Amino acid sequence: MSGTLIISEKADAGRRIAYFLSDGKSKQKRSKNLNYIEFEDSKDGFYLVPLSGHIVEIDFPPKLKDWKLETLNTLVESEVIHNVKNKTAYESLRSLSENVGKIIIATDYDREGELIGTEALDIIKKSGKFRGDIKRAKFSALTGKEIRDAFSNVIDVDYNLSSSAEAREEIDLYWGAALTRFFSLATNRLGKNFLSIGRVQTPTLGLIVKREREIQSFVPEKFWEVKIDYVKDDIFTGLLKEDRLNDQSKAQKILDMILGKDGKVLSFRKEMERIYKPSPFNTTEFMREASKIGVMPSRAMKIAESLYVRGLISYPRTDNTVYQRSINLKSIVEKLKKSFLEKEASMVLSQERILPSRGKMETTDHPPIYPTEVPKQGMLKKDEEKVYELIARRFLSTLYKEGTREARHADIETGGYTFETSGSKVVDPGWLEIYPYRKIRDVFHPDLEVGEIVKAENWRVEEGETKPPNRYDMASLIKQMENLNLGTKSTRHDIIEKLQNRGFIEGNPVRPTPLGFSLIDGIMLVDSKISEPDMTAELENMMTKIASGEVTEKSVVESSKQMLLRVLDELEKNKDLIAKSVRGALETGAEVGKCRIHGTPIQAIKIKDTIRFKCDTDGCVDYYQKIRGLIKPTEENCEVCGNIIVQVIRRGQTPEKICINPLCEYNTSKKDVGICPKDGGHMLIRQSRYGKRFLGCSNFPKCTQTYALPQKGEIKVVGKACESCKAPLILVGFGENNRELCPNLSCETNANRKASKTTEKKVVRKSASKSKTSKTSASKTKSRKKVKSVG
DNA sequence: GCAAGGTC
Repeated sequence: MSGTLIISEKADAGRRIAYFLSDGKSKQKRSKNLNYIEFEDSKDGFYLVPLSGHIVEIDFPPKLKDWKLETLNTLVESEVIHNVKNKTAYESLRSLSENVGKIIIATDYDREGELIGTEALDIIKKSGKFRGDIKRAKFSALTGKEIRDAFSNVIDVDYNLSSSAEAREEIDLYWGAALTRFFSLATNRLGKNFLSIGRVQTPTLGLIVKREREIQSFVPEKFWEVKIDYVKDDIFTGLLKEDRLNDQSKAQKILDMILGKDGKVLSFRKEMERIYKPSPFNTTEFMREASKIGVMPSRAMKIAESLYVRGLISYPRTDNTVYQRSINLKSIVEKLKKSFLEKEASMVLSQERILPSRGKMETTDHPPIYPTEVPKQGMLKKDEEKVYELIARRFLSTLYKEGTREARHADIETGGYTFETSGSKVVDPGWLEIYPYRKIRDVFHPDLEVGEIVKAENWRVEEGETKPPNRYDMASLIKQMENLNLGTKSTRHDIIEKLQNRGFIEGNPVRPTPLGFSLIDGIMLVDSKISEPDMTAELENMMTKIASGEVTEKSVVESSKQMLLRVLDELEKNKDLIAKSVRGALETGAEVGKCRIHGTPIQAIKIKDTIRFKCDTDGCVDYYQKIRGLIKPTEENCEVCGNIIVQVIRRGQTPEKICINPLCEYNTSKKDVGICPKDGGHMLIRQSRYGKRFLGCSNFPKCTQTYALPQKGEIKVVGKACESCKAPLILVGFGENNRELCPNLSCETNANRKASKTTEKKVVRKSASKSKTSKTSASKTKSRKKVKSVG
């Protein structure tokens, strides 16, 4: 049998492939159940079936449709089934594959594309009527040259690559479905109120919750700045060249010294700076810029998709920020010349050479987003117009010239102190003229000469305050998700929309709702990676290994299921507690201190093994911590986050001080004593079920490395591993009186310990003076605070 | 009524 069947990922790509391979002589065939394109070359007939992404969807067998706690383990242990969701593609593949001797997979050249291709092959193989060659075409752009090259140099299908995508698919479903069902059932939130958990959505919610907690527990610090207005032609302002002052009286003293005195120029420099033009749009950058002009990511993507299917812009889902050489940029500018951007397009064309900017990311799947056609008058709605204009202006500005500005800086001495001044002026706006979404303000600064005396006025001290971190807005949240590799260019906006629709987050900038807060708190009550971005990072690692053939898909999915079963077991044990925590059960507790913002009492409410710390003012502090022990107030505030410090008293153990904020570094830095020698995780101080403290690996249940700890004395971090067995060393004792030891009881250093007690003491003294690890975390937090001047 | 990933 001759004849070839080509399979494309989407209609648009299919049309272009058929067009180029047939020199424009292809025919679209469509009937009730079939959809394909037919064409011929000199010797063969071709059929092309365009897909629409995945043809099948995985699901659980129908008998597991009901949500029940008792069947969760069965759910995890069962095999998934595949449901066809694109019936037309299914029928077209089965019927056309009967008549051909060769199949060429021409889906997008990436992991999901490979899986989509093998889904099609599975369908064909199951029909049992195809016995021929199967090949893969690899192209990086939908241009004539790329496509023809790809089809004359076909390669083999990469089954390892598609297996890696399949593992992702299954792991996401097992974890997502099992945990979603568990949390919904445990809290009795069913029907449309269900609580969803997922590898991407939950860590994203976690980011938002964490940020909100940082804001809640932020303690502003005052600082003072000394400023002078200098006058030459106009006013320009000098700032005291010294670290910002934390001491008002010192600022006042400096002010006394300079008051009424003019300035003398110590140095002056003037330089031209380039204003770099922006890089071509990828999906993330496009959504960020759109949200700055008031079109939120989901809406921006919907509009972009609609512009794309109408042929006005290129494919909107792309990571690429470099125009391929094959794109005829100039011809597009010429099209734009006949649009409302006539002036801007002419500016671009008037250049001797058009040199496009390049972004950091260069991928082969799709081009960056750019306009491909000019819309007819009245064709677009208002928002669509706005988005199209953004894309078109961005495109033109990447082809125009860079801007330049002149920057001036001076050091000016007044009353024995040096003040810094600076200003800048745009000399040539360049691309800024085409791209009005970016504005650069001029700041006046005159020309000066060294030794020149400048008149001064308005000597003053301005008070400022450190600011908490900003909430995420749509733009920065999408960017952060991209940084952490959470989701893909095509899914990030959907995930955010899900979190909104399910009532976990609200507003822009985004805040967690009480439900969002308590869901994350509930999840954190049990050790699992599900609320952390690490889960994705680990999955990515495993996928890479599957793709390279190092491990099998089956083994990865199997071990992930085993881990999930252990997590479910742990969840089951804590079911009531989680239910209460998530539902925000109201119980009365004991006051442990006063809120430093509202002055209202903060209560410690005991719910089984968990303590809820809640401020009486609603919407303020509300933390959950798993603590087995008694809570005593201390009247101290946390040196890191300013919240209340309480004492935990456990039977047989030295009391421990903790910050009521579970995420505070005050707690986490003390708990983390070093690196696990087994798998590189963190060895954390934990409490066993029987009330004993011990060291356990943060990767539990995957890693079961533990060490026993002495129950008496404070435990401090040494920051070094044992030379003999690599376990992290710890410092145990009371105050200054402590000793360094290896927690590994079977380590050879412990065998000698009793014998050489005297030498050991000497070692201890030295390391004790070095052990300031817990302090550094506090100062780190401070330096992270943003400084913003007032006025 | 579950996830995340394709695409429309």
